[in-house]
Amino acid sequence: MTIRRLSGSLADVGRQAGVSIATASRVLNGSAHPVSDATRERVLEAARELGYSPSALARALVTRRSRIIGVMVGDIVDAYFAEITRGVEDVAARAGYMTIICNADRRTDLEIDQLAVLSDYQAEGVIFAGSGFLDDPRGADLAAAVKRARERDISVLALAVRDFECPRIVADNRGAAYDITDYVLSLGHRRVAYISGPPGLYASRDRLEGFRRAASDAGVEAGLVHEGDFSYEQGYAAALQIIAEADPPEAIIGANDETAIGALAALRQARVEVPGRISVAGMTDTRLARFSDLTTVSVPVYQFGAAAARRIVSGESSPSETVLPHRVVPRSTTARRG
Amino acid sequence: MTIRRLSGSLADVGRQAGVSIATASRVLNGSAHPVSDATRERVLEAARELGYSPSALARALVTRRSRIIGVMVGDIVDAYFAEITRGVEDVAARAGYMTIICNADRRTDLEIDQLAVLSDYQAEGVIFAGSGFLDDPRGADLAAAVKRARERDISVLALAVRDFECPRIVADNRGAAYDITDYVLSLGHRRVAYISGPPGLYASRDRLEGFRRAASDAGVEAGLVHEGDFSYEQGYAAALQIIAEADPPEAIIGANDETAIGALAALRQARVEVPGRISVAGMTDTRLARFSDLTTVSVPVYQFGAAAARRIVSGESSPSETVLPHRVVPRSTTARRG
DNA sequence: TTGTAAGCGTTATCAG
DNA sequence: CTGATAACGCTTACAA
Repeated sequence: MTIRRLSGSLADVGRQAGVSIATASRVLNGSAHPVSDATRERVLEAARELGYSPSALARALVTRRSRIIGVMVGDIVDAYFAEITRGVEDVAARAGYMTIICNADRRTDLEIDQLAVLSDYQAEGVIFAGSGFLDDPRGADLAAAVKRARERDISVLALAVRDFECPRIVADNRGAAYDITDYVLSLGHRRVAYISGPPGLYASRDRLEGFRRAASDAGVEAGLVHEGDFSYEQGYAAALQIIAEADPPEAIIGANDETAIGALAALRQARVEVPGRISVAGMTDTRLARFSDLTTVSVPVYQFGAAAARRIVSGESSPSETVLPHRVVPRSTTARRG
Repeated sequence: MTIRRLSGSLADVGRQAGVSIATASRVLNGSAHPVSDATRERVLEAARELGYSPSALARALVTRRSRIIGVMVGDIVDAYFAEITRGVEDVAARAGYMTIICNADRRTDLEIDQLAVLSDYQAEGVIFAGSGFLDDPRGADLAAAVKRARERDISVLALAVRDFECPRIVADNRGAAYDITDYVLSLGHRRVAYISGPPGLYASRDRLEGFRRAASDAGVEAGLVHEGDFSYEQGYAAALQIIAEADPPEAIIGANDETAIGALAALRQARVEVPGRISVAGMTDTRLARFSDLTTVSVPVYQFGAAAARRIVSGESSPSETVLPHRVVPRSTTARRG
């Protein structure tokens, strides 16, 4: 005798109710196929007695709908990605879907591997949360993998600029950077430094462009750029360097909140008053920013995830690009030039 | 004609290589069954040509090993849970497993639902990351659900105190709270306030006990307790209340880092010098704590996740309780009593 | 060393 | 309205 699943199978339910496996199936999944009320009741009763619960695996195999959504993030510990994931999971769970999380540490080769695994599980959708790289050596491979995945009917979505074909739900990075820079300049600051994101990332490039354009539109120096990598540590280090300069700037803008908070910490450590002496601003408005009361530009990160998940569970074919709005959020780390 | 998976099936590979589906299967999964080098080569070649990749679903169905790990967290945006999840995913991915994340917001009913879904997918393991509640009205239901899951051969692990039967990998909450309190007292402070975790949670109770015991062992007032809920906001609010008192304490300890950082923010906002006037300490040492340079007690959260995942992928039957060590991490938010 | 065939637990087609 | 039965794609005795 073979080992039986404790929860039983449709066969068990059918036997117990004295009906065929087909009939049992029909009442237990909301099939449109007609079933008499009497039989229905018996099947339901049998299922209850046996504590029956259908095998999602078997069902997925035959229906080709796995109810699995994959979300590819850089690092789930990063609040930016965590908030996206939360958005995904909230709508996924409500629809009975499972959310698989894959940390790729911004490495394209890992993304390729993880995408393969997700494909093997016939994930219904895969969400790429992070930005892509300019001139990515593995870019073509990833694009090919994505293409195959889509041909297999997996719906792929990107929440940032990516070098492969798929619908996107994105923020206007350039615009967001422009707006926060513009806001800082509107406070009367003329010399503002910028701590960039990781070189090569589209998101970094776009935000930097936004900063530069805002600066030059305002007729101020746009070259005070320090290279960062979205990390707290680089923000900290860059800020230290910045205040050591002969003629330090009046404001610092970080390419993301984490970097800006690193800068903030460095300034406080060095007893440089914020915003008294130097104003600081970040981007994306993650929880960290709220905690630090950091001026930033809010992009609806949670909504990115939720919207992407909604498209997947609803099976809608999406418009190729949706841009979600951002808005400047003034807080206590910036002040009018004293 | 029925729609074919683009990646093909074993049948396709077999046909292409001119061998049976069984042989193809044998070479394509590292089966011990002998296969001649010639055939093996042909199968491999065929698989390559067809871009074949096995269906994880079908495989899971027959082998009863889904290679799925579920992790039940309160909220993935909480750094504590995110770091655990990262630990899980790192070892899971290396072993070809997928990590499913379930946000339960500390609601037992949601945990029950999510566990059911995970069971339907025949998850190989489920990790409960968060603490349980004293006198949980749904506690018995969850315990029953866990029992059924385990009977179905799902290995359940808890990373905190839980009211159901299963192996645990935990920290010594009482000891950790005791040690950080003891450390703060060793700095010469005599009046120290405590901002607790959510009432009813085992973790809250244990940490509070640790605080109280350390206080009374040192012969100082152990009653300066303010109710919190592990949130930044409550830490902030409590700190405001604390400094408004007639005779404010010399130190504040938060039941977790987030609360402590909330308190920190309130103090800074109110221009109370930290640690000059009041020392502040937290617990668990999440990234937030490092960012804020907060004195805290480090518990190896990432390791919790990693260790749990390792047990699941290795299939080892675990010792019923493993306690991972903690250690006090002095940083800049505490100082010797001036 | 290779192949045949019986599942794994569903759904869905097609007859009754 | 109900029931066989053929998939879904794979693994694994059991034979050859």
